[in-house]
Amino acid sequence: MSSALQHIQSLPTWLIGRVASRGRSLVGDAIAAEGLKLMHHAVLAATAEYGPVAQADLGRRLAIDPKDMVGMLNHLQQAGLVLRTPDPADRRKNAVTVTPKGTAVLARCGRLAASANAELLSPLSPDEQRQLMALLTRVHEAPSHPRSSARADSTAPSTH
Amino acid sequence: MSSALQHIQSLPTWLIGRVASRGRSLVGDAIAAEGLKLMHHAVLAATAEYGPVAQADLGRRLAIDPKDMVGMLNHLQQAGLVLRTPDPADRRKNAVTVTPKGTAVLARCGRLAASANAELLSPLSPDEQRQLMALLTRVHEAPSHPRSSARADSTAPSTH
DNA sequence: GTCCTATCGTTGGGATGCCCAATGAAATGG
DNA sequence: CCATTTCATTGGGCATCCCAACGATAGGAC
Repeated sequence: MSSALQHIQSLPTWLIGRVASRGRSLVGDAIAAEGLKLMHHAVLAATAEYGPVAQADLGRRLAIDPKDMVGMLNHLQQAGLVLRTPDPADRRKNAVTVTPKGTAVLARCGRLAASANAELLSPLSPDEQRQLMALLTRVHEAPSHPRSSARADSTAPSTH
Repeated sequence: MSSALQHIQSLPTWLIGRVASRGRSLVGDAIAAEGLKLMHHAVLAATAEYGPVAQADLGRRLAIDPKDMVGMLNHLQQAGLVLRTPDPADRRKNAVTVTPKGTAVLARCGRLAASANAELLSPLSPDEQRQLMALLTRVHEAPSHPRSSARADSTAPSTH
């Protein structure tokens, strides 16, 4: 086993980073036809999904810095895709909603993004694509891993 | 099946991007104890692996911009971890090599990075980790599948 | 009611990663 | 000899991410 992972490019983080970079490139190029950047599309999609939502909520869900969220929403609002309405229940918040135009753009972008994602995973069979997504989901949804790397690894065999 | 991938956060590119981000964070924090950033470590490791190598070669292998490579090698050289020697066979090139100090730092960083990578994949069993790496490798190593196998690319060995 | 603390949107600065372009020096091929 | 290319370097621009503040507002403690 000592030889297989000698290369820095074979380590998990590096490999995942390369695949992620290619995915960003594919999706970004695809939705560029609609005039949106990657993160703008993500914000637009999340806004459409989570109804009227505060900027801070959007930022937490998408792991976007509040500073950058301001600029993105400015851009999206100027393009007429989203609306910022003061929240009567909490006047600190902006209730962000999607305009009809935003919904239309999002529909087209969604198809383009789906196609780009399909191209990214095209080397795999549909079954393998599901396997990959399932494994990544489990890696992603294991947040805490409380105490560090010392012991938690394989001492509890039967769990799965 | 149509509803499962409604969320932007469930799309492959987004999921891979989040996992990649967490991996970068884990590895970066780990090797920060040795005073190296992620990319610095990658450059150092690639230099150690590929013997004396030109900067442009390093950049191509690691997908690093030549502009940034200059700064990284400046930093690594100033820290005494690598050496830039003019290549007698091609005086445009700098033959980058690792110093003994660089080798020592790389050994420690390699262990730290391996531990961080193990923590990233810790939600998966060893077998599942291998499956994930195999799937990602196939996605990564499938270059241009876009236009169906046009043979036009192989017609250009005329460069030399 | 008055404090204290926390959150919200916003603005600022700084570090980094990635893209496009240009330079002078040097190698390569005709 | 000449045209093309590569190399290291420098420059600018844009986007992502981190840290820090600010005024305004909300919520709880008292």
